[in-house]
Amino acid sequence: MALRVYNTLSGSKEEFVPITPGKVGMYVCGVTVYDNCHIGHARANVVFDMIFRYLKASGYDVTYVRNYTDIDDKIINRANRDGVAYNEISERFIKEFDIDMARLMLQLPTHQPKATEHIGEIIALVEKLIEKGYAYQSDSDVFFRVDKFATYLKLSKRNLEDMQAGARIDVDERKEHPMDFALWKGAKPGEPYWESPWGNGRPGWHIECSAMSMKYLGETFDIHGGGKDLIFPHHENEIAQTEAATGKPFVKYWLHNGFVNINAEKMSKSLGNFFTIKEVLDRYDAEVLRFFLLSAHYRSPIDFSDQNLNEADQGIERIYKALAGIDERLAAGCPGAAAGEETAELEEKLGTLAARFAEAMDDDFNTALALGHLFDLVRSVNKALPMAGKELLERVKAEVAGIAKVLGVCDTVPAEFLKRMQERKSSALDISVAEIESLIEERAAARKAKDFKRSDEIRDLLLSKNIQILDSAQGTTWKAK
RNA sequence: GGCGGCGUGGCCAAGUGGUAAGGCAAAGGACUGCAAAUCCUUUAUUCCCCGGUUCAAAUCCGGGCGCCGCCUCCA
Repeated sequence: MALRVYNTLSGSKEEFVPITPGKVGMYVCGVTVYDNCHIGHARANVVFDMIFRYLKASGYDVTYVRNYTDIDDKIINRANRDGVAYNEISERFIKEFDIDMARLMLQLPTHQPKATEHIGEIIALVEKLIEKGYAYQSDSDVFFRVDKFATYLKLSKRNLEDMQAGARIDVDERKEHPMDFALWKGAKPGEPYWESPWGNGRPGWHIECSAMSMKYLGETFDIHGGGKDLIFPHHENEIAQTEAATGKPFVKYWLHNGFVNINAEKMSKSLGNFFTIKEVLDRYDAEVLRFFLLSAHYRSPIDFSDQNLNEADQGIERIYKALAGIDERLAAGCPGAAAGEETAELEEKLGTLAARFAEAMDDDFNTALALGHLFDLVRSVNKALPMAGKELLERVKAEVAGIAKVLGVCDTVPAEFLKRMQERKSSALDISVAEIESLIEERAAARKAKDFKRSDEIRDLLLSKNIQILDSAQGTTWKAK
């Protein structure tokens, strides 16, 4: 039972063998901080958070680095538009990013470096590339010489000729080859800049990741991740720069997550069909969103829609209801505990859960299958609950907690989660709690008087307002649907 | 045009050679004054289509159709 991961570089699943036994170095491309993040960013970050958690749970000592790209054309454009300094924009959206990630229950990476705090390392790397003949200055820009790097495009598996045939970009006369890319960009008047041997300027987009990943993880490290859209050009260029400079392999395993789609089309800024994390969290619980994102394999596209989010909501509530049932029974002292067919089934499911979970996760982080196993357990729990004893229920809780910690879902106290969902749904009702409760009292009186016509009228009236009546031996409660 | 991916029940989604997980939804039953929740049962002889390989294919090979992504910044 060993972890296998899909490596974009080889195009196949490979056994995960870290460079240094017991340790993992992982770098994930963060965001360019020029605006609020959308659900696509949420997916990438949740996915790699899950991977980070699972590697740790598997016993690895993980160094996880996720950068902030805090200097870039988009940041400058936004700053000009808003009439503020570039760093006002970057600092603001770093804060917003941190808030969003915290709401999505992400664990903090080991390091979160910023490009602007590594200008020295970037300049040194560019100088080394010039020295080795892999880069050249042209005006106040520095470009990477792609045809000098023999294995260029090995990650995206293309060739230079085809790329140029399909190229839609204007040819820059200052480049030796149309595909050469910028390592350093000279500053135009009014732009932010740092001093360099090539004049005042700023780093190109790709070089920062090479400089920062090497600084924190060494010249060769285990895992580099990001969205599929970064394969070309970003990751391809990172490989070229870094391997040209060091002469060593850059990264052992390249992992890429699939897109979030809207109506089967990629969510993106340019298409304008995106939802920000903040917008979505106004309408859905963060844990529901996380659950939704983990309900498909991380490499598959996932379709964002109200229906799919509502299904995720129903699904996670099913799990929490079972867990809440366990807590209630434990609090009541497990009356009438007895072994039977049902508890035997639960024992059996429980005994294999950890192994089935590990097997799913070891197969390229198959969270969809892992969640399936959790639902499987839930069914057995519900069945056995009326007769289950304390020891068995405590074990269920412990096993589920272990899984919840890795996935970052179902990790809340069940009663609190369900209450939170109720509050969220209740706040959307167009009827006050006082009105609901008075109607319920009236219904109780009608029921007592066997006036079922009236009691049913009240129930249907409430139902029409999305309120479900729940009768039990302890009395009547209600919930928002 | 080049490269890559996908097509599994009403919907979502696992499953890469051994005879279709799981969730949502729906229907019937138990429970209930009636409901809801929960439990039980049912819902793909079949995995886009057509060929082929094999004792055996959703899974491999060939062809076709459809959808998507990358090739420009993008998670």
